[in-house]
Amino acid sequence: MMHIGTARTALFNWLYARHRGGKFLIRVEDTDRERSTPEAVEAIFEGMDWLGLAPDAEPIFQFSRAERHREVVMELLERGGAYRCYMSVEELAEEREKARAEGRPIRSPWRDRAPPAGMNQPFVVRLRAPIDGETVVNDLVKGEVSFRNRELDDLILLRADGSPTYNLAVVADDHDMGITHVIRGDDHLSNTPRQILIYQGMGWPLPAFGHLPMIHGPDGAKLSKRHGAQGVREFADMGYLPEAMRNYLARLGWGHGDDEIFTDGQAIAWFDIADVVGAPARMDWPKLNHLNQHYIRLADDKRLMGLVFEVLRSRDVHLPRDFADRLSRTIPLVKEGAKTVLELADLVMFALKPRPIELDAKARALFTGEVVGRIGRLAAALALAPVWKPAEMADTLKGFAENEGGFGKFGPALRAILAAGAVAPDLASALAALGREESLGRIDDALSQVQ
RNA sequence: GGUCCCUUCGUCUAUCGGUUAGGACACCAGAUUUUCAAUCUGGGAAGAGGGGUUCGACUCCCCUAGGGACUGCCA
Repeated sequence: MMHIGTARTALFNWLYARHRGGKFLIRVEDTDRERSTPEAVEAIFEGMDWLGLAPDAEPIFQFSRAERHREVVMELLERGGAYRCYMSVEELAEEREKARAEGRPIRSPWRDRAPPAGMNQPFVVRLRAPIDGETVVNDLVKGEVSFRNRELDDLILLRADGSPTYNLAVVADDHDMGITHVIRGDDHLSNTPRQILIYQGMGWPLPAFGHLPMIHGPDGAKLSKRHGAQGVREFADMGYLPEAMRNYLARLGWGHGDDEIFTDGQAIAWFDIADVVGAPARMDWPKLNHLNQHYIRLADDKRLMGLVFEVLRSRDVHLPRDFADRLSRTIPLVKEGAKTVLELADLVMFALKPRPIELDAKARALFTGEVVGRIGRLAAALALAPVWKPAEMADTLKGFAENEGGFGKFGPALRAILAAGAVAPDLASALAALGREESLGRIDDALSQVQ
């Protein structure tokens, strides 16, 4: 799964790279073999692809560079910037407990001790972090953040099994890949000084760092399943458009004056890390809906047809043979009111109902003798209508309503007929969407049931 | 416990020492009306608390409170 916070981080990186004319690179940090399954990796690519964030080079898999990472550790060892620590797991646990009680970081006794006599003892390699002074992170978002080195522990670079850890791998990869800007989640801010120490130990130049705040649920707590969604895939399934998602996510933690709705081009032109807000943001579904509605209106009808078709298929809706025609006539007439593609699918249902339509008891109750007469006269009037388009239908209905004493005299009944148990748009649009034959046919169906 | 980050309407944000603190979403009211929407008009709504600095603080500094991250041989 690709978390929504990850998606925004990716978006900001993408926007910034485009803004600066730089490159947007993807690296899969898969050093944890347990967690990074092929499915998990695929989900990330899928999410990026759906969001429309294409990298400028082939993705790099961190695990494949393990040999290089070990090489870096060896060099650091030679330079004296790291040391072998022979603490057992039990000893470590004990030290951790003690350190926490004393409110200090973990210390290894092997930092200043010669290796043990027996050469076969397992060990990890730890960074030899300085004790004095402080390490300053000049963060693009948070500003200058300084840490006293004595508060930093000697983090593990190489595990006992010889595999590199995340913090080491990240630094080595960022350096080798020529990364100039590290823009990542807030949760890495306290790792940064330790990573800087690795850069310094290797004599490597520092990239610029920028730490983005997290995205919380509407209640301010960490975003989780109970908030509706946390993965990009789920947003797609809920009927959100990727361009709406980009616009929404861009506004979460970043702003450009009063601009709310903007194109990718504008976002790229305006985006600057310096303008990113330092505080965490909450997920706001109504606002996402609003943006999505806007982008659905803008969306190409053919594309919406495809999306709606997928939804209908997943719902096992029975589709008439000419469903494509029906969809293409209906979608443009109802898409104004849809906040998601799922809603759009709901709004289109009335046009797919099979004939003969059936009126339920509530609908039948609308057909008093008078109403039956009016619907009959309306059918005759409609049969003469030359053009079945919303504006013309509206005129016809309006003229009819004037003669018959208002819409209230036949509107509800006509609605029941055209909607056939689903939700339908305004009557003129419904008639236009259904077309002459279907509309008149449904009226016949109805009249034969109430007479 | 320790270190670090964060705090403007309900929400996302604008403001970069001097504004009637602006916009958007949401909400409320009205208009429209053939259901539900959509649309249009109008409205209410904010600087966490306390100290400083300053002629003047939302804005700079300190403290407190609240929220969060890290504190893994996870990433």
